[in-house]
Amino acid sequence: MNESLTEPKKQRYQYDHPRPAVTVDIILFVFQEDQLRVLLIKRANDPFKAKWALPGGFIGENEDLYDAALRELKEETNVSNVYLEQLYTVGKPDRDPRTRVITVAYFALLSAEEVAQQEVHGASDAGEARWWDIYALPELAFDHQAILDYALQRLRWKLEWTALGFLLLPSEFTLSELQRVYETILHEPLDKRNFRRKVLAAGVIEPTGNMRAGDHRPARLYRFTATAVEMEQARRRFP
Amino acid sequence: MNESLTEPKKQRYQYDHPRPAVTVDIILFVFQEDQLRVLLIKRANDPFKAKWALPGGFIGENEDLYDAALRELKEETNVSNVYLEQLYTVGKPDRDPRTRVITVAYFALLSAEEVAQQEVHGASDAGEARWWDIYALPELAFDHQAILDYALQRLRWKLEWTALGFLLLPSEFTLSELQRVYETILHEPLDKRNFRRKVLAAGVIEPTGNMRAGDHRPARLYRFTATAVEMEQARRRFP
DNA sequence: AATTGAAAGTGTCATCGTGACAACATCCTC
DNA sequence: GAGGATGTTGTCACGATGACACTTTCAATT
Repeated sequence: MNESLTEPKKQRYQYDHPRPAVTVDIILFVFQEDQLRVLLIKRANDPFKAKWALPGGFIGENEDLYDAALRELKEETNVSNVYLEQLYTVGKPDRDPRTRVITVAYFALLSAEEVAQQEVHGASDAGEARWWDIYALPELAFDHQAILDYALQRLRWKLEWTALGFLLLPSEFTLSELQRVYETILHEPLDKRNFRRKVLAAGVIEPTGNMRAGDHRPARLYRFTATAVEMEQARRRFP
Repeated sequence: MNESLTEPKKQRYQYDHPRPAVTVDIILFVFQEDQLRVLLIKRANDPFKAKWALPGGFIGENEDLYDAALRELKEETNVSNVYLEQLYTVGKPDRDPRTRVITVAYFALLSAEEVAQQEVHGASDAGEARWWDIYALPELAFDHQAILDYALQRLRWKLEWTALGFLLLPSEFTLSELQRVYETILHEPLDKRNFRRKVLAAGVIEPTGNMRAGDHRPARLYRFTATAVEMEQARRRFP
C-alpha cells in the first residue's frame, strides 16, 4: 500500500492529549444441547492471529456504549435481540500490544429460540464465529479469559439472586429443562423437589396449560410471568 | 494566548479513527458527624462552572484505571488510602458538551480515622473540595447525580451482603456506632438486639477488650477481624 | 449521698426459608 | 403388560430472622 497515495483521502484526528482507543467486547451466553456456551470469533489478524476472542470492536464517534455492543455483535456474528448488561471495564496499559485500549465488557444472554432462528456466522473483520462449551474453551486472545471468568461468575451470581435463567430458554419450557440450565451454569446438581419448590414459590413462572410430549411421561410447560420479565428489564440498565 | 507561538511546543496526537476522551470519576463516601457524606469539588471552569461535581480526570497514557482513580483523588482533593472498587462506565455521546467522554466511575470508602488525619482541600484544577451530606446534595454537574445514585445503591447493597461497614469507621468502634453507620446508609432504623446478634454471628468483629468512656455507661470497643478485612480485599478487584 | 438522664447491654418466641430425603404416576416401547 | 425413563409430589428438622421490653452502668445534678 502506498502511503502517499492514500494519505489525502484519510481523515486524521488530532488531540492535545493522548487518548486511548475504546472498545466494547461482548460475552454472549446461550444454552444449547445441554451445554452453556459462549460465542467466540477467530481472529483474522495479528495480534493473536488465529486465536479465539470475544466479539467486539471500537465504539462509534457518536454512539452509546450499549448501542455499540449491540452493533458489534450484529456486525461480527449476525446475532441480535439479546439481553445485554454492562459487566466491567478493563484498561491495563499493556493489555493490547498495539496501542492503549480500554474495553467495556458487556454480558449478554440469548434465548434458545433466538439461537435456533438466527444464523450465527463470522462477518466483517471477524474470520469465523462459533459457540464454545464454557467448560471446554480454547486458549483466548488478550485478557479475554479473565473477562469470561468474571462474566461466568456474574451469571452464576445473578442466577441465584434474580430469576435470570429464563432468558436462556425458549418461551415455553419444562421445569426439568429449567433445572438443567441451573445445574449447568452453577456446575452442581440440584435437588429436584427443592428446586421446584423454590422456583414456584418465587412466583416468576406459571403453567401455560400445554404439555410437552416425548418418549416418556409428558411434562407440564411453563412460561415466565410478565412481571418477572419486566422486573429484569427494569433492573437491567444503569442507573 | 498566541496559538502560533505555543504551537511548536505542544505535542499533538494523531489517530486514524476518532477516539473518545477517557476519564475516571470517584464517589468517595465517609461517615462523619452521624452523616454519610460524599466528596465533591466545585468546578472552576466551564462547562458547569461553579457547579459541584465528582472528583476525577483524564487517565494517563500509560496508567491503569485503578491507579488513575487513586491519582486523581490525591491530586484534586489530597485524599489517599481509600478502599476503591470499580462501579460503572458511562458513555452517552452528549454527556459532556465539549467532546466525547467515557467515564469509568469508581466507588471509594474512607475510614473515619483517615478523614480526621487527612486535610481535604481542592487542588490543581479543582477549585474547592468539601464533604456533602448524601441527603442534602447541591445540584451536580454532568450526569453525576445519576452516578451518585447508583453508587449509593451499590453501597447499600454491599452493606447488606458483605461486611463493608467497617471501612467507614475507625479501627476501634462500639456496636452503637456501627449500627448508626448502617442506619444512616440504609436510611432506616434497625432493631438494636437483632443488629447485634446478626453482626456478632457473622464473626467479622471481635472485642478489643477496651471500653469507650463517655457521659454514660461505657461501651465495649470492637475491631474487625483480620479475616473480614482480607475477605473484602480479596473480593475487591476484578477479576 | 441520692436521684435522674442517657446510652449500653441482654433473651424469647413465632415464623419462614431451606436442605435432606423416597415413593408413586404416567407415558412410551417392546 | 412389563420395563424403562422421566415427571410429580410432601415431610421434617434446623437455622436465620423479625418483633418485642427491661435491667445495668456511668456521669451529672441536686
